[in-house]
Amino acid sequence: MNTDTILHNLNPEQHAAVTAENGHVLVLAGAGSGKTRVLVHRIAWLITDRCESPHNILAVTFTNKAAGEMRSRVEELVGLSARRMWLGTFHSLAHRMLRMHWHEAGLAENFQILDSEDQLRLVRRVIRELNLDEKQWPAKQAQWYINGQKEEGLRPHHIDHYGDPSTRTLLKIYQAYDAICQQSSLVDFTELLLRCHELLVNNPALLQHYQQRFKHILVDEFQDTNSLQYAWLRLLAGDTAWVMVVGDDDQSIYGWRGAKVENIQQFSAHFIDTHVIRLEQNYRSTKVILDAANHVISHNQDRLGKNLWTEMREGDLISVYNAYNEVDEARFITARIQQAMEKGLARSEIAVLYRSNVQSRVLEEALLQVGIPYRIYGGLRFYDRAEIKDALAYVRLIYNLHDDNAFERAVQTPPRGIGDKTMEAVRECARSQQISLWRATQELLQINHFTSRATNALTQFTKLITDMQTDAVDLELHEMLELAVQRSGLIPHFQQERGEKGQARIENLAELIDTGRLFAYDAEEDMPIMAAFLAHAALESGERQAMDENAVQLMTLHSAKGLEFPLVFMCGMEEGLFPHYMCLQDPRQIEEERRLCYVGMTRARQKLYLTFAESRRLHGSETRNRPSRFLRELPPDCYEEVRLRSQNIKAASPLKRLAMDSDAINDEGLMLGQRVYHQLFGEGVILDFEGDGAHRRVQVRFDKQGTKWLVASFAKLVPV
DNA sequence: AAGGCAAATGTTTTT
DNA sequence: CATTTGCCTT
Repeated sequence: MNTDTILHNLNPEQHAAVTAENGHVLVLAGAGSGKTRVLVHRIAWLITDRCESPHNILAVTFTNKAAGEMRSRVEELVGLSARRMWLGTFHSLAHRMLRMHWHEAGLAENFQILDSEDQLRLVRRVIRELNLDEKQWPAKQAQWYINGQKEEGLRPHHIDHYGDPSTRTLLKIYQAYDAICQQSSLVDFTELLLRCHELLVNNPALLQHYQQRFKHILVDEFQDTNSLQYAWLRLLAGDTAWVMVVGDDDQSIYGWRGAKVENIQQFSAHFIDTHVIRLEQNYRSTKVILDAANHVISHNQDRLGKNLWTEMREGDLISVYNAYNEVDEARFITARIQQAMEKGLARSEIAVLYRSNVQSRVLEEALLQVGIPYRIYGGLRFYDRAEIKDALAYVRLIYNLHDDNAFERAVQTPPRGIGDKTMEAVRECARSQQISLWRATQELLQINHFTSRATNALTQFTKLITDMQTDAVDLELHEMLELAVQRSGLIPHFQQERGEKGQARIENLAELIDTGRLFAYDAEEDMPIMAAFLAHAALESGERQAMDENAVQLMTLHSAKGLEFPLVFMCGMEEGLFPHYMCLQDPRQIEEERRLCYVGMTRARQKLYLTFAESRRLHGSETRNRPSRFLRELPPDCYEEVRLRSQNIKAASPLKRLAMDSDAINDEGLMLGQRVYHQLFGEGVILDFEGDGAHRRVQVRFDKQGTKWLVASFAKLVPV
């Protein structure tokens, strides 16, 4: 494909960003301004116009999904030649380097990745081994501390506790944790980056090699990078690479997990000769939605400042619905979804966004009741499910008998008579001799250390594993997974579980085998397929189901980032829920909540609903919240308050009911979805109302004449 | 060692 | 309300 095609259809700013030469580029890209487009076209332009080899390009995204999308879009433009480009998340790229240079990085060749659950488990173990009170030193907090230090590039020996007893203890935990990781070659997520950073710092030759190789570095979602990722980037860029970063400070919503928006501000200072390019034209939302979002975000002090504009039409006003309670809220949303679907909107074009996952339940129930298919994003991902991790523990143990984490997990599930006391003895033996749990078990069995019951159980377990190991030789990946699932006894174990849960788990195990069958193994990545698969399971906890499924999309505001929908509902717009009560004290956190609100609003292309409930059942007790401050921050001419004028009158309170009864009279008994007759246009269905009193208008889809807006007082509609 | 019951405890999420 | 954790019993 030629350059013209690549530059075709770009606006002047996008064009400037795509074709910028001699220096770095900081693209401040507002919501819906085409930032992914800029990145994709930039890469395509580098390859076709500048004749850069994909081999010399490094592109970083935040999720594997984004990486996948970007790769396929680039390939669409330039063809398969982009295969050799390094494109992935910070973590997957660091992982790749560590696999290639494991020796220089001080790791074992078969080093294992700890996901956050594994990490937490290990931290907990460390705390116990240090004889600390788990109540006083919660493992979660210690884990948070360790990751925080690593993100600042700090190893235990870099840290001075200045006699502070709390820091001293946390440091001790960090130290012990690191020692175990080093000894067993375990690498947690943050460690992937830190280790890789250290690898490059300590190996100038290697660093030089990569600096020479990556002449172009591109980073998406730059506002979400943390200090360590930024340091890694600067290191790799050296003095010669051209770096392009794309981000939006107004969409920084991950400050709470270490992301530093400051990286955007600092960028121009660190990378001299930076072109700053602002993408401010929004191609997504109507003017009303964009104006409202702009106005809300303008309440933030701490901004780089930009103003999004659009050439789109004004569009519908934002509708604000005051619900009586969360059930009423859900029913309103459901009714409006039905209405939109009648207008011909596909279910997948509709999203319901909320602040926290607990809110999804009521919505689900309401949707279920009227039979609208829906899909919930988030929650537990595939490879994070307990049954999957259980099965994988067997695979890992077969693959490497000295994988202690796998040993601990496999020995526990299904229960086989090996309990805490036995395991404690094994752990103690392993610790004192610095050997793996597997070897410790062998030794203790040999010296007849256990009671006959424990001896029996352990012998059986070791035999099970070695037998599986023997049978696993020369098996395909999926056959190996099948072996693990079949022989581990997990299926009968889950069958005992009451309810449908057990069945679901067994189905997931079957799916795991399929996953192995479909696993796309790129032999180029020069690691054994099993290592690649296990890394895949740890690093990509499983793409959630296919997007094209025709269902209403339910998700948190956080997971909505980067997506867009013609119709968006944001529910639970209440003080304490959104902004969340944990954030109310801190103005900085309030600003992050406001950015989250901005992100949510800018997801909507055509129509946005904001709803709040006067009273809400949360954690089992009734709460009454004030409407969210973000509602008050809406410009008055951008929204209207709406009421539900349809079937659910029975559910509302007596007060509400009165209000609705009077509405019904004004409407002359007309309701949404009702069939009516018009003298000229014939029969049709009511789709919508707009305005009040004499200006009240009704939208009707006539069977023969199409959809029309009519002034209610003139139309003389007769219910059929 | 394992299952059952009471108590505690509730953001946002990727890797 | 619902899930997870920890203690206690068998």
